[in-house]
Amino acid sequence: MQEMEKNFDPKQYEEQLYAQWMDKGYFHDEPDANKKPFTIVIPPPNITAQLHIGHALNNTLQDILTRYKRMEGYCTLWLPGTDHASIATEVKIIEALRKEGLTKQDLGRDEFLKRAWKWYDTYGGRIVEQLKRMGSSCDWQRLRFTMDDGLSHAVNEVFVRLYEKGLIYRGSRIINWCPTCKTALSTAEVEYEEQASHLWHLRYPLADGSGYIVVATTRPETMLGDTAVAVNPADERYTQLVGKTVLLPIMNREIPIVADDYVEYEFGTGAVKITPAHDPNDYELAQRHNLEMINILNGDGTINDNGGAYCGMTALAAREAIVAEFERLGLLEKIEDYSHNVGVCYRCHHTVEPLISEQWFVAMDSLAKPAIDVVRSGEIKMVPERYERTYYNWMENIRDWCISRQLWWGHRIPAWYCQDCGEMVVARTAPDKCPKCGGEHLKQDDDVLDTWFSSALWPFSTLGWPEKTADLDYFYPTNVLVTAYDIIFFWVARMIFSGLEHMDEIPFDTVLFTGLVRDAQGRKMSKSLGNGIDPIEVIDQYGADALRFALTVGVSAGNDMRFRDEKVEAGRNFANKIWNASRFVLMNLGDEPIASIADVQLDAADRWMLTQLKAASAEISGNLDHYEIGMAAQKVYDFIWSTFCDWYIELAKTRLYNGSEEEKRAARAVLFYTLKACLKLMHPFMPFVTEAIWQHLPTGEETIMRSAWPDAAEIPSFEEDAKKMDDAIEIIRSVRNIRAELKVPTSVKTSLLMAAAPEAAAYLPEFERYIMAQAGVTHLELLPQGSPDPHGTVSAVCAAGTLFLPMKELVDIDKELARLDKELAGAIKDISSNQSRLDNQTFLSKAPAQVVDTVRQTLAAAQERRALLEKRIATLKEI
RNA sequence: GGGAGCAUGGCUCAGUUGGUUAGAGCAUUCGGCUUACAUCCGAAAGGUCAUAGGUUCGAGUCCUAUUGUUCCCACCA
Repeated sequence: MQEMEKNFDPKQYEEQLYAQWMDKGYFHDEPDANKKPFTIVIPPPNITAQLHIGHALNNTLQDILTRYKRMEGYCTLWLPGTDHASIATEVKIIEALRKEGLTKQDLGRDEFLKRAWKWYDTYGGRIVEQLKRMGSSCDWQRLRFTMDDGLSHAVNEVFVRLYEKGLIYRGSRIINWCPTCKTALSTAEVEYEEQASHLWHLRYPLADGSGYIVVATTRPETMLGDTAVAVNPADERYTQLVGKTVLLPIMNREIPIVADDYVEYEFGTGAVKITPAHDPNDYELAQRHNLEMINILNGDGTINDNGGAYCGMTALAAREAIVAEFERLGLLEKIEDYSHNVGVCYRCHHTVEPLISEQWFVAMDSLAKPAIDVVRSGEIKMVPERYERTYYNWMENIRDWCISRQLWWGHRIPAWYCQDCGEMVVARTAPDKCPKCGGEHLKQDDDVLDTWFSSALWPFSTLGWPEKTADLDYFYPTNVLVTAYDIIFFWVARMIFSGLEHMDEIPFDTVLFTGLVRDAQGRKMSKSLGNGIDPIEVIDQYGADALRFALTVGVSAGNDMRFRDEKVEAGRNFANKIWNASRFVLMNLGDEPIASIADVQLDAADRWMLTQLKAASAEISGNLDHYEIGMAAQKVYDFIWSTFCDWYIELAKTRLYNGSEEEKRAARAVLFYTLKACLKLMHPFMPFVTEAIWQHLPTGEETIMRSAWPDAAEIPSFEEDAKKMDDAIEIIRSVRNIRAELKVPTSVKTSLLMAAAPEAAAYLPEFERYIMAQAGVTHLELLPQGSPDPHGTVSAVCAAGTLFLPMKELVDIDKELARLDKELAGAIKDISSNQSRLDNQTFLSKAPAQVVDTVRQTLAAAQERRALLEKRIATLKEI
C-alpha cells in the first residue's frame, strides 16, 4: 500500500479508479430476485454537442441516488444513453455543411445520414467520456441510443399500434412551420419572444365603392391570403357592413365581411383581416364561416404563386413592398408602434409561420386522461410538488401532437404509399406489394418522427420492449426520473402517457426536478453570452468530487442555483479535509490489528462520537430517502468536518499520544470505525476521494462502492454519556472564548477552577485531560461545594457549573465587567421570554407536556445563570 | 390575461411535518506554521427572516393583501 500524499490530487486517482470500477463490473447488476431493484434511466443527452454544467448537476444527482441505493443493497441499474435529437442535430449538421459550401440537398438523403451517424460516433462517444469523468456509475453494458435497432423497432411498433387504434392519424391542419428548418413543429417546440414591431392599419375598400373598412395587422404580407374581414356582431360601428364585401387591394379579390364573436372590438380598429391558411384563429373562424383558405407561403418562407407579383419574395421583403404599395394607393391609414409575442423555432430561433399542411398527429385526449390520473392519485410524485400543477395545466389543455417532421435524421415514418393506386400502408416492416392493387411500387413516407416520439418510450424501449425481456420485467417501472423542469412537457408528460399506454404501468414513481444552473451573476448560461461553464474544465482544475460538491451541497430541488468558483473550492477543500483526516487515522492505527468497537473500553469521547454518528447516519439516510439531497450533502459536510475532524480527532489525540495501550486501542477502534462510516456516507457525493482513501485503508474490502451503507440501527449510542461530553465541550469553548477575548496568547497556559454542580463534579475529572488539551489549561481544580468565588479570576457560566480562570494580572477588570453585563442581559432576556410563556395559561394547557417541560428547564437554567452572573459581577466589583 | 417561484446577516444560499437562543460557505475582524490538513486551526462581529394584517399557546415556516423580482403558460389580429 503506497503512502498517502499530503494533499489529495484528483488527477492522480480519478481516471485510474474509474477504470478499476469498470473492470470489476461494479456498475453492472443482473436481475436478482432476492434483491429489490432500483432503476434510473438517464435523460439521454442530445448528441448535438458536449455536456454542459446542467447535465453535470443532473447526472450527479442520479449518481448520488444510484450509489446510495447500491450500497443499501438494492439491485441497481442506472441506464445511460443518448438521444439522436432529430431537429437539433440536423440543424448542426446543416451548419457544418454550410461552412463547406454545401446544402443537405447537395448531399442527398443517404450521404446526409452517413454524416449524421458520424456525428453520433463523435459526439455520442464524447458524451459518454464526459459522463465517466464525472464519476457516473452508469451501467455501460446497457448503453442505449434512440436510433439503435432495438429502439427503432420499439418506435415502429408504437406507431403501428397507435395507428391501428386510431390514435395516430394523418391530416391537413394548421401547424407551426419553421421556414429555416423547413419542417413542421409541435406546439411545444415553439417559443415566444417579445418583439418590437408595428401595427399597420390598412384600408380595404368596399366593393360597392361606398368607402372602406380599416383593418389592423401585425403581418401585412399575409393580406395576400386574406379571404374575409371579420367584425364583432355586437359592434355597432360595423353592423351595416356585415354581409357586404370588400375588394382586397393588390389581389383584387372580392371577400366578405363576416361577424364573429372572436373579434374583440377594443383592439385595433375592431375589424380583423382573416388569413385562414396562416393564423390558427383565422383558421378556426374560416371553418365556422366556410371561407376559402389560400396558402401563400413556400416551405422556405417565401411567397408562392398565390402571392401574384410578390411570388418569390421572402415574407419580410413582401411585407415592406406591400406596405409601400398600400401607401402608394393611399390605403395606408397609419402605422403604430406595437410590441407583441412572436413565435420562434426552439432550435434555430427564427420566426415560425403558421400554415396549413398535411402532417401526422397523435390524438391526445384518451392518452392524456390516465396520465393525469396517476399524478392526481399520487402514484407518481413530483418533487417539488408544485410542478404537478404545471403538469396538469398542460395535460388538461393538451392538443393533438404533430409528430411528423420534414427532416432526414430520425425515425422514418413507417407508412408507404402505393405509386400505382395511391393506397397508404402503415406497417412494422416495408411491405413488398400494395395490399389493395398488388402494385410493387411502394414509396415510404419521406418524413421522420418528432425526436420526442422516441424519447417518450425511453423507460421501456431501453429495457427491450416490445420483447418481454428479463430486464424489462425486473427493472420496469423505474424509480426516479431526474430532470430539469424545462422539459416537463416535451418529455416527462409524454413518458407518462406512453408508459401507461404501452406497458400499462407508470414509467417511474418519482420525478425529481432540478433547477437551472446559472452563472455567478444569476444569468442563464447561453452561447451568445459566452458564460457557459464546461464541467470538464472544472474537473480538470478542481476534480470531479469538488464539482459534484458544488452542485449539490445546500441546493434544493427545482430551484435554480448559481455556479460559483468559491463553492467548487470549498468542495476541493472538503475532499482534502477527509483525505487528511484519513491520513491522520492511518498514521495512528499502530501495528496491532484494529479492534472492534465492541471489544474495547470506550471512553466518554468515544461514546459521544458514536452517538453523533448514529444520529447523523439516520438523518442523512432520511434526507436521501426524501430526495433532500442538498441537505444530506450539507450534513455529511458538517458532520465530517466539525464533529469528526474538529472535535473527535482532536480529542482522540490525547489518548493516542499519551494514553495507555488499552486506551490507544479504544481510540484507534473508534477512529477507524467512524472514519469508515464517514467515507461511506460521503461516497455517493464524492466517489473518487472516498474510494482512493478506502483503498489505502486496511478495510479488507476492495471497494467502497459495493460496501454496506451505514445502518444507524447498528451503531451504538450513549445518550447520557454524550450529554456529559457536550458539557465538557461547552467548558472548552468557554475557556477558549475567554482567552480569545482577553487576548491571552496560546502559549500562556492557565489553571482552571470550577464550581461544579454535584453531578458534574462527579464526572468532570474524567474529562480533565480533554479540557486541558483543548483549552490550554494546566489542570482542573474542582472547588468544594459552597466555597466563595475565587478572587482575581475571570469566569463563565456553563451547564456544568461556573468556571474561573485565575488570570487577574492579564485581565482588564472593566472589560470583564462589560462582558459579564452583556452575558447577564442575555440571561435576563431568556428568563423573561420563557417566563412569559409559562405565565400563559393557554400555553400550559394546550402545548405538549414535553414542550412545556423544556421551557421550564430553560427558564431554570437561565435563572441560575443570572444568579451566578450577578454574584460574579458583585465580587469583581470588589476587586 | 392566467399560473408559479423567489425575497433570510456584506455576498451566495440552507432551514423537513409551525416548537428552546434562525444555520452554513465566502467575505470581515482578532489570535495561531499546535508532529492529518494554512486547501488549515481557535475566537468574534454581523440578521425587525420584503411590507401590512391574520390564524395559533407559539410563525422564517400556515392564511390574506401589498411591493419588488424571475419564470412558465395563453389564439387579441
